[in-house]
Amino acid sequence: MPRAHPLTGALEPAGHKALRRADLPLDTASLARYLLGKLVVRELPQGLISGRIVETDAYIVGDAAGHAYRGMTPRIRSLFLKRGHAYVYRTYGIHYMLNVSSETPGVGAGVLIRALEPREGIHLMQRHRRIHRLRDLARGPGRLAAALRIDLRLDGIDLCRRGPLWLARDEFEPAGIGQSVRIGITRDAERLLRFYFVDNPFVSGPGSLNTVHPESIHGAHHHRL
DNA sequence: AGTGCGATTGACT
DNA sequence: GTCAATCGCACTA
Repeated sequence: MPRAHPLTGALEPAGHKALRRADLPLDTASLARYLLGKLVVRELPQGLISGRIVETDAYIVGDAAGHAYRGMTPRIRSLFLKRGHAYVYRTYGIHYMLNVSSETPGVGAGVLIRALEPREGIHLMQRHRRIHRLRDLARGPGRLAAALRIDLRLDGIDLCRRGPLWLARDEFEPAGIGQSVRIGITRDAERLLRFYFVDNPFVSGPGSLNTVHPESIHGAHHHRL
């Protein structure tokens, strides 16, 4: 049965359970894979938005593509929090990116959430994005953040606790998980640290990346993760 | 104190 | 396919 939203009284579907931090893998690449199929939940005064994670990028320890590669700076402090916290930053002066911190406290690493399959609050996402097409609402990290109205105010919040932004479990049918190089980076670009649901239309990136190539899987044995 | 640039997107040729 | 938008940060000096 629906229950009332604590702020607005708007009806909100019951049943979402926050992820337990103890269940989150410590290892960044494992966390990236683990987060596939989980829900991102956004609570706004206007209502609740949720979507299923279908694509993630891992930015692991010692990763030259990771923001923490050269140590701690004020902007990236959230990356060093206990796993399961939000690291939100802005890129190109325009777009916000949502990451989940990983590893143990004091270690700067995390997982970029790259795409969602919209579930709830689709009309709100359409309003925020000013487009209608379901497939494009949260396909890509910048679009995702825009659809959920994610900005720097959410940087550092605990995603394992109900609040304005949090992560929830979801009963989902096991789907094929693909692995590929990450999108939009130059350093350490050969590492296979992008994870996605194969044949899921809400995944971003060129189609060529989203097919499981046997040679890529073979290549995984030759590339460090 | 000055500056180059980015974990992207959307518009346009 | 190309390219501008847009700005705070991190790096150099």
